[in-house]
Order: sequence, then C-alpha cells, then structure tokens
Amino acid sequence: MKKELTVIQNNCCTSSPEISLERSQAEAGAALLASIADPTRLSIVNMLAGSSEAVCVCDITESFTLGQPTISHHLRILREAGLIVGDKRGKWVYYSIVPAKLREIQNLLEKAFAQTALA
Amino acid sequence: MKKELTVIQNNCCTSSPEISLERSQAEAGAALLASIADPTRLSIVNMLAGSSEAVCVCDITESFTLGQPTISHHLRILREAGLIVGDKRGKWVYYSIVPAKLREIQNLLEKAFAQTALA
DNA sequence: GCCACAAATTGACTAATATCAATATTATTG
DNA sequence: CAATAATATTGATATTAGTCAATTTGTGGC
Repeated sequence: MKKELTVIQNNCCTSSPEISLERSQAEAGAALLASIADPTRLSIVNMLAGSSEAVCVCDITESFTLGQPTISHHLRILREAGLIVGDKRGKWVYYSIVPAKLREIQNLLEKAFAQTALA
Repeated sequence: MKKELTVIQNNCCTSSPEISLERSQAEAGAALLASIADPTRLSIVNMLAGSSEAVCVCDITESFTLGQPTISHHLRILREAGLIVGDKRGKWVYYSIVPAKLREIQNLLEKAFAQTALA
C-alpha cells in the first residue's frame, strides 16, 4: 500500500499577499458601495441613470410601496454620497444622477478587483 | 419691472421614468454589493484578487488588526456571497477569488447605471 | 393671510451588523 | 492518545440602518 503523498509543510505559505488598496481608500470605497447596497437605492439610481431628464420626487415615491419619509431618507443618503443632486422648482424637487460619481464607483471596483477583472 | 418668467405647472412631470432593474434583481444586486461594502471585506477581496495563488487565512488575519474570529466572520460572508472559495490543506485554509462573481458585480453596475455609464 | 400640497426632518422602534471573548472543531505532532 | 495549532462557531454587546407616524418647512393658489 502506497504511502500518503501529502507533503507536510511547516509554514503555511511561500509568498505574502499584497493589498493595493490603501486603508483610507477601502473605507471611502466601502462607504460609496454602501450607499447603493440597498434595493431601493439601487433602483432609484437605476431610475435616474436611465432618465434623460431630472425626475420629480413624487414620481420616485410613486414607484415604490414605501412611505414618503422613507424615500426622502434614501434620497438623502444618495445625495450625501454625491451620487445624485436635487433641484428645486416650485414646490417640486427634481433629482438627477451625477455621472462622474457612477464612473468613480466603477473605477474603484476595477482597482479593487485588480488583475482578476482582466481575466 | 418685468413680470416673473416662471411658468407654473399643474403637474410635476411630462414623462414617467422607467426602472430597468427588476425588483428581484435589485435585491440580489444590493445583497452582492453589501458583501463588499465593508472596508475589511473590500480589502480582503482586493488582496485575493491581486494574488496569483490562494491565500492562507493566517496571512489574511495578519494583514488586519482585527481578531481572528472577526476575520473568519468576514470570510464567511464573502464565501456565502460566492465571491471567494476556501480550500482546506492540512490544518490551513486557503482562500481564492471567484473571478466570475467579480465580473457579475461589474455587469450588474453596468446594467444599473444604464446609459449614463456610457457618457 | 390662510389653506393646500410637496418634500424634508424628527423621534421611536425594530432588525441587521461588526466586534470580541470563549469554546468547539479539525488536523498534526510527539 | 494527549498536546498543540489553525479555523470556525457561539453568545453577548454596541452600533448602525431601515421603516413609519407625526411634525416642520417651503411654495403656490385663492
């Protein structure tokens, strides 16, 4: 009967891995991702990104079953993350996407996912 | 003195916006984004994505100031999200990235960000 | 000026998350 | 088989996040 082939190592690894993302970048990136890591907010971003014009809050609110304060809360989070901007016209507020910020997220992932993404 | 130009509208909008992302897609996408919306987990993904070989848990743990159970917890979240897989060799566990899952995230964003991303 | 309406804010409540200490599990060594 | 070492799991705790009801703020109509 053949002896077990498994070579037992004393140390667990040959090379130490690197982290190309700095701690501050990881924190900022995670915060940015968190702003869209919610079904409602992801849908709001999708709605605004797909619209050629700014969208009225009332229309956004109507698109969900959530209450008006809740939608307002989500809009605030997206606004403070820099993903959307609000424009007040009369008694209505119109939100639109900030394209540069969307690209920023995509660039972050490209960097975070390193070489793997290219494969 | 000139009269105010502002035309007062009775209705807030001309066209209703669309959401290209289905509810179930938004939920699944948000969950996927949530898995990397944490500084530690984003860094772990970055580390594994940048490594040509699987990385030992002990090396991952050493890269952070957090305790071992906490790192293990984050690894579990990434594993259950399908972003990483663990391979047990002897008493060590080696984790590696799942490239297809990273691409899935990037594809999700391309879809969610709609036309805007192309601009 | 008063009323109606759109949106934002506040406060309260519940659920989910990150962390650690302690313990359990699994594999290796003597 | 006892001792050690690497991960994982459990339990507890503190913080954060999502939601709604109630209220406030700001704007236009009468």
